[in-house]
Amino acid sequence: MTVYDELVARGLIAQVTDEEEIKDMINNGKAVFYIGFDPTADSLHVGHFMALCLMKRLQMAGNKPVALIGGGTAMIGDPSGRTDMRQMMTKETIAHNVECFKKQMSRFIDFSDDKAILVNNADWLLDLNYVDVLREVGPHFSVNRMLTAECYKQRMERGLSFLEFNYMIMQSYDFYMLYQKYGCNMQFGGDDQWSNMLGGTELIRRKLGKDAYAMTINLLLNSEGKKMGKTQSGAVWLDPNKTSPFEFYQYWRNVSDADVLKCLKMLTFLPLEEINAMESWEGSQLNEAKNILAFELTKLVHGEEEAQKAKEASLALFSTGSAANMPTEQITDKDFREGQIDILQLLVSAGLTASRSEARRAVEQGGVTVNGEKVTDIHTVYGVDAFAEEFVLKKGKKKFCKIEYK
RNA sequence: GGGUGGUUUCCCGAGUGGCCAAAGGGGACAGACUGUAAAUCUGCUGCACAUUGCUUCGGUGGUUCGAAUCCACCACCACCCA
Repeated sequence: MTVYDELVARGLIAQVTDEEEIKDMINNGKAVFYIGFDPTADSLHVGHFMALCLMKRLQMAGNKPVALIGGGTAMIGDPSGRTDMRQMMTKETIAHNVECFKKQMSRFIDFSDDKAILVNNADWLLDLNYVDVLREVGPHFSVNRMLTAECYKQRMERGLSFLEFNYMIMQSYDFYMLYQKYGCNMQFGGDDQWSNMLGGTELIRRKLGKDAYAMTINLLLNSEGKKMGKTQSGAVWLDPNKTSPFEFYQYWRNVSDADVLKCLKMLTFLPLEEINAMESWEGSQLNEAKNILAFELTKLVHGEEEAQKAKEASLALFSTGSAANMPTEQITDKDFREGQIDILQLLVSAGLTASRSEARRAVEQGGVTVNGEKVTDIHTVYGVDAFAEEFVLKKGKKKFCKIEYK
């Protein structure tokens, strides 16, 4: 199976500018392609991960990836798919995020021996002269056309600042630059980037009279049409300090039935035959597919050892009960008052609840367990000696941790 | 620059002087049922030394015994006119 066919079979491809041409190029390793990542946070998330996987797949097929970090475009803020205006980020924040991105990316993509290139568009965007740029690329953009672009539509009702309106031009300029500097002839990205990407191919055609191509991959949506990789407390991060391997594992272990196969296809490198064989699985059998999904992804992102630990911790919680790889929280003398700590403070100190009020509700509603025994009295207190032995605190069905006293 | 409308708790949104920690919905959380799924039902959803106290309704100041509600100024947003 060719790379292109595999991408199609995995449900990754959303839109392409010229299917035949793109197919030929990527199947035969002739593409120099770029994917842009705006450093809007200090860690990559699942959406970026998909793009990185795509890079890897194409790199394995002999194509050359250019990873573009948008240190310059992040100064503008992409309005695509947003209903509200982005908060402007300070230059310091952006610089910090760029560094974080670089570190994380090099774990996924091999940049050695010129097998891939890492660039930052701040290097060329920041020194541009306003009037020069206007004269150079301005004539090639029709405001009328831009306004009808899908990515601005939502914003036409709620307001779009001139700053953000320029984002498409900056991204187009990137493509134009990369084409000239590295012979980069393709741009890939999430489907929400389609109009921005077309801006680039158009600019290259008009300025250089050359063809460049664009291809988007489907956004990872769940069966309800919402973006996956988000939790109530924000994105699912790839940085283990922001989303622990255990939480990461649990996120995927908990996807709904309807989404498991799609996730396996789009996010893992498991052979398609293997995934297709799971199509016939039903009911609780799907839990096995979820285990596989969670393990594979955790392995890809955090390494095999961490994946194994996360898996064991999950087993411990939901089946066996061994506390070996359980998440651990430490409490110190500061948490104690007169040698004692009450159940509410314990929940807060362990980070299982945000406040004593929340902890109180959890206890009152019967959601708190210590070493398997339900705690019913909010006034329950523990002395220091209680922590000499194993102490497992659990709130609800899925949140738990081992408490250690230091 | 001028005019009009708006800014409420995680989100949407009610509230136009005391009965307001603030209706209703969504989401989140907890319980039941289950398969760590979905659907459904119940509870719950500012904080705390918890039948009470404290802090919230864009910001600051004022009127009043009492302000989310009235007044002044400021900030931001939307629409219309220029």
